[in-house]
Amino acid sequence: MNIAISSTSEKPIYQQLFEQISAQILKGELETGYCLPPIRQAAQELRISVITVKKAWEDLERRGLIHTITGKGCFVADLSPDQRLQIRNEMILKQMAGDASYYKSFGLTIEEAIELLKKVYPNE
Amino acid sequence: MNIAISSTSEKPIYQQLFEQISAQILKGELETGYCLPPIRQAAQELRISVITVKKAWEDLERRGLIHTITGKGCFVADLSPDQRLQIRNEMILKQMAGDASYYKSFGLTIEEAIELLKKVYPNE
Amino acid sequence: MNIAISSTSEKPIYQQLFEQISAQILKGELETGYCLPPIRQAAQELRISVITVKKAWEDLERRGLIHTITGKGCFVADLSPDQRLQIRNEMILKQMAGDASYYKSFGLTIEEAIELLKKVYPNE
Amino acid sequence: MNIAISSTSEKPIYQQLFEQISAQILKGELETGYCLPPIRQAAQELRISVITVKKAWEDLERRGLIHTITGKGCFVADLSPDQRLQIRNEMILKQMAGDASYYKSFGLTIEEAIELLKKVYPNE
DNA sequence: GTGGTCTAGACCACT
DNA sequence: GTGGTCTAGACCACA
Repeated sequence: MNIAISSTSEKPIYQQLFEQISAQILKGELETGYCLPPIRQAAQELRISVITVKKAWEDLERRGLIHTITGKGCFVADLSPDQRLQIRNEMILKQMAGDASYYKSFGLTIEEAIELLKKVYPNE
Repeated sequence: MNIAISSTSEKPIYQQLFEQISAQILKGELETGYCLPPIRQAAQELRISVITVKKAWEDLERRGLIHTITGKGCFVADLSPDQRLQIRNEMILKQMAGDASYYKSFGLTIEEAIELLKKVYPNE
Repeated sequence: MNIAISSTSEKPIYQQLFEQISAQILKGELETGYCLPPIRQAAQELRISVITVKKAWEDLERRGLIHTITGKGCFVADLSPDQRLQIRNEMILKQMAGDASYYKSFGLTIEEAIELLKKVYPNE
Repeated sequence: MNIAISSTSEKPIYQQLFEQISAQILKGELETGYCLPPIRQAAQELRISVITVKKAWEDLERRGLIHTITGKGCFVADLSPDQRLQIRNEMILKQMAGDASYYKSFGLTIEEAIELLKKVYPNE
């Protein structure tokens, strides 16, 4: 687990968790069958509440990225690279559609939006 | 006033108001000196609480987009096209920085991000 | 009448009027017996409401700086230079006491306060 | 919390709160990371409305003096003594500029103003 | 338990 | 009739 939680961020902690783990799974960094740490351990390591971890894990399961086996733990789901790519694009596009319409509402052309996006895009 | 409030949106109502009116001012649709509707009237038209409208108006004033004269009303601030453009870009960049880091966390390169953005960008 | 009204100031207009005319009387710029313009005329010249002017005139009379003769107009009161100085100091000290306790509450020593006051004091 | 609210003061309650807590933070009386009382508790202790407290807290956060973590509480921000001094001077100077121009409008020279300020400045 | 949002409604200052 | 302040009280998201 390589997670960075920011308590000052405006994003809820459970969502930060969800997004970071989703990203790691969809990028293939966490392999199929990999066992996530038990929620109590994760909570302790990240110094957050068990409830918060649980909520993130539930969201991951709902999205089909992990599956829980009661009494055993939570495992990364068996997804082909194609499936991973598809889910990733679904998640990104859903977010991006909202972002784009926001930019548009301020009168930005697609060219202006690209221009600004290049400015702020994080480097490798 | 040409405002669309969505009560199902995840965004708070006052923020929707703020964003839509900001956009209209920064696009020049609302001219310098234009008098916004009184908060009570706006509240009635939009069927929301006076306080919610007031909160949006306060944010607009704090951002320098309008100025309030007690007993008279709220007026669109005197901004040059350059100033409007600058404020617009500040607001957009702040939002876009968060968006971009989200895309990046899923492994998107800037090129991929631009590609997808073109796909979802609302037409003229 | 040499008055500058700012509608963007946070100070109420009637108070701006009161302060500026008080200052002119107490500095001796408006001499004893000088006849203030009728409220309707003043309101028209300054482009403010008659009620607002009336309120300022009332405050001036209450403070003993002018006296109204019904049907004739408002006249600068008969004050000796000493009296003017005394009233000025009363007004200034009352204001300054509040200001000073504010500075003090932020931990400023008198020396620091003087230092900063020199920085911001308007030039001749 | 060591706060004194005056309901007879001309200053709004939320502003009194803001000023007193700002002062305490900037003087270093409230240390970095100190957890302010929950708004509901503060409201009860001070016998004012929750909303009034919240408004003061929001202003503090906007000024960078505290940061709010939803579900946890509001904490004094991490500021170096230098930063505290700078913010203090910014706040004081902003206030003092208005005060000074008031004194000036009554014909006080900077020397006279300093003289009077010494007279009224609260003792240690 | 925390803060975040929204509501209805009152009273006051200013114009 | 304008905005400014304050009130009591509700419901929700988050931890």
